[in-house]
Amino acid sequence: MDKKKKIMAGSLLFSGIPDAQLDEVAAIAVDKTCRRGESIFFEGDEGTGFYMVVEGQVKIYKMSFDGKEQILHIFGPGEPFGEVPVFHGQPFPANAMALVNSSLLFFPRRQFVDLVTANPSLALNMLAMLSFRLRRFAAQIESLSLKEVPGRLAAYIVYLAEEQGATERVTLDIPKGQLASLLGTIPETLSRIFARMTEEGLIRVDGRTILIDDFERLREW
Amino acid sequence: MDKKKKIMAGSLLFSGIPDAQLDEVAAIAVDKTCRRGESIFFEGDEGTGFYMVVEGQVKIYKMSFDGKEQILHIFGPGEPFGEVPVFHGQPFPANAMALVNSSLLFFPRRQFVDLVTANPSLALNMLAMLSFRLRRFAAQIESLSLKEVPGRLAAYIVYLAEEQGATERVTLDIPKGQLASLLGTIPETLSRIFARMTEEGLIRVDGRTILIDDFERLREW
DNA sequence: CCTTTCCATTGACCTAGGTCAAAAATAATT
DNA sequence: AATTATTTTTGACCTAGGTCAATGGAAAGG
Repeated sequence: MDKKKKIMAGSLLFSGIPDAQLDEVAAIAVDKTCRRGESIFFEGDEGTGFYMVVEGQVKIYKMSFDGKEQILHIFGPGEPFGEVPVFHGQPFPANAMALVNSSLLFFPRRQFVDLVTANPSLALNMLAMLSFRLRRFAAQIESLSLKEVPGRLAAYIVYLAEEQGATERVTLDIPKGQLASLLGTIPETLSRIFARMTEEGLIRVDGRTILIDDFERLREW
Repeated sequence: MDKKKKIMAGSLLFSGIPDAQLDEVAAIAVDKTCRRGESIFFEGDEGTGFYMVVEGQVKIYKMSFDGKEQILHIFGPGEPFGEVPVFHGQPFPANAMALVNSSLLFFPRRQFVDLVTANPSLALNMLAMLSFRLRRFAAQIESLSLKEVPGRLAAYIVYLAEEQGATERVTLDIPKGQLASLLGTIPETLSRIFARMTEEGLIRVDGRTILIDDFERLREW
């Protein structure tokens, strides 16, 4: 697959960009692959550019001094990540690691900023991208601070259901341990809550498949 | 004070913008004042534009169904807020309220987007602004999820100390109840932690003044 | 197929911090 | 100053959920 194809495939960042400029974007993009568990960058690293997931899955996460992890985002195909240092000129604020073998594109900072400067629709797309992130972060903070773990899990299942267009059955796209970290808890607690929700007739869990028995009650949580 | 002066005063968003364009920005800005406790917008409202604090203090916050509040940001002079819907075209993700009598500028969406489109440095400044926000949100999520309340308070005091350029004595810029909400806790807990930190010889608290007795230990938390 | 490793679940226990209630202190208003 | 309203502090209590430890399953590598 050539870079231009990778760039266009399902990426909101480059949607509506004139074809000529897509060529310029493709010209500065650098292919990169990484295997499951491989680190892409660390918090504090200098940000020389940002990435986009072409195929695979990448987590952005923070670690506490005593080793607990909090996942900030999980990005899939078409989603860019690591843009913050590009525009703010500071080191990466978090770590990035591939959850599965992944294929990425890397965009060098300097050259990308030049493209953004010359191309208003690219700038607006990037502004929309960052705005969307801010919205998601706000929801995550609300979730962590104002909801208890069952509420956060319920919200996540509802989110998955909407994303997968099904109110009957959803599939977890990440291991349960990672889900715990995304929800700001630990695997033991998550496991207990899955069990409790099952007892209460809300869901049934089989591996990574969740059968939703009472979507409404889940949504109202 | 004329609008152009208000726009320039200490605002990172408009720094380095050619004078001619500042006039254009000033031309679309609308003056607005609001008194202490007044709501500026609510979560779910359509975003017809964004604001900048000229004077005063504004909080951006979320409410839980049972009335608990989580503050996301507190913005002071020179800081813009409410930009997310401008670029993402969705309703406001949170509520905004003036903490004290405040003077604001309002920038209508459509017209501001036109300016951004025509002016690359304005676009880059806005990108830097949003990037900075993302960084702060990441820190807040880390704080909520990976630190306990004393650690969050310590981090906040250190942050204030840096902002105020003093390691001996800082002044809280908000009431303690609001600080509790910013740190994701409640006034009772915050009060107890202030008391404990005082017992342990870290700080002394007198109203909104905090004397720092052991800056290093506070920082290492 | 077997072994090793990783992941998920379950139980016993404990603590950070939230809830409820009341007093004390500070600020705002008449 | 006196009154009212708002913040802050303190005490008694309780629970969500984290820690530690052990076991059961599933997946990966030989």
